[in-house]
Amino acid sequence: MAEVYIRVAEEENEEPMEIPSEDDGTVLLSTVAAQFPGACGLRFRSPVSQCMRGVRLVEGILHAPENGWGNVVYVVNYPKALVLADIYRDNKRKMEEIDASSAVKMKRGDMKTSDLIVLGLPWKTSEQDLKDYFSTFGEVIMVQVKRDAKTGNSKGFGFVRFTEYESQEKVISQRHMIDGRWCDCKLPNSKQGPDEPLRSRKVFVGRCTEDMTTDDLRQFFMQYGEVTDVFIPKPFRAFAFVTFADDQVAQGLCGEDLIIKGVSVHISNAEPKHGNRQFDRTTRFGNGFGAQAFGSSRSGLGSSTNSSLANFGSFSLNPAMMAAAQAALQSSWGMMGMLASQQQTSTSGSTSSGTSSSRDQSQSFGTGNSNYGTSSASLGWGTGSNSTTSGSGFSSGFGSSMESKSSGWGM
DNA sequence: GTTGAGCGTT
Repeated sequence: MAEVYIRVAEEENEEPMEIPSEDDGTVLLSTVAAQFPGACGLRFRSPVSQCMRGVRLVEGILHAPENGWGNVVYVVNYPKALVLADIYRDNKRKMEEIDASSAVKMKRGDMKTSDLIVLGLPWKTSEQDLKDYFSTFGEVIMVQVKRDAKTGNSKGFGFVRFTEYESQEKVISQRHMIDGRWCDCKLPNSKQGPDEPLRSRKVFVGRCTEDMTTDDLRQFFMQYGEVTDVFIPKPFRAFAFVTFADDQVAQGLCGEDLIIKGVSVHISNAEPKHGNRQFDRTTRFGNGFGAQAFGSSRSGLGSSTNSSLANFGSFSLNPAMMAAAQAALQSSWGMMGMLASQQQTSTSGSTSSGTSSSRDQSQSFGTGNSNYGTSSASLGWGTGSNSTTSGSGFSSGFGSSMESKSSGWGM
């Protein structure tokens, strides 16, 4: 099949972006997510029924509708938690106006940019290369490649800083193919203040099998919320770490047994890394609410989504609703129910793909993507219709902080 | 086989 593109937009009436399909005519969720970070599926308006329809998603692979992809514009689905975060962010100002002196402090990480560390650079990558690459995300005000003082050889990492916070967020939220290697951009340790009793955005994934790649995990967990990092120790040790953009997503999964590639893995809290033990974890519960967990309202984070932005663009909250939103936000998942009533559902899923995380010192062509078998008849994992984590309610919900996208805590 | 790399000479 020749090069085929499908048209995808964040909202129905927005200008679509063309996204490439695979040779077999499918489209990878990861390809969509590369352009729309956090995406967990696609939907489209059926020309026949005029209803929105979900695109079938199995193991991270989006399958064309019966008559092919056609010319329709596909709309991106986002996990509910992300939508919530967006509402939260978009209305922050309004909320502050309405409730300037509320005890409920909207402590968001500050919106100032900071240097980002770029890990995994090819030895040959120069400052100019970095600047050229990152300029596609926004105005770059600084780049550095760290080198050995004597030899002048690159140490394989560097720094970049953007003018716009939005650029920074986008860059942190995805991986980067730079000169043939996958690189990660993160807030450097030096910027991750020990302040903020943040709930962890990272979970420990136990009972992993050796055939689970970082991409498998990324694509599987993507259905619950934006995944910002996946780490699999090498050599194989039967566990992994998955970090989400939103701590509530991470906390909501703790205690769950999820099926990945037919294997039951166990999700639990990630312990602070040695040397990163900023402060005792127990302090997190010393806030009066205890770890009790508010109602495990389960609005099935699992199966996912809605048209988020589309719906909310014209959906301005009045003061009463804002108050309700604040209350709901405070109790973690409480608001999910509210949102659920406004949204349509679609499919969700999980999946696989090549590329492995770590950096083998031989810097040959570590190019990531090898193809992966779209063949497997996968009724197995992830979902489709069997609402994923089915039986599992989300417990979680610690009372205090409304913080949601944490600034640091570098576990 | 259930707790992880790499982090900034000036």
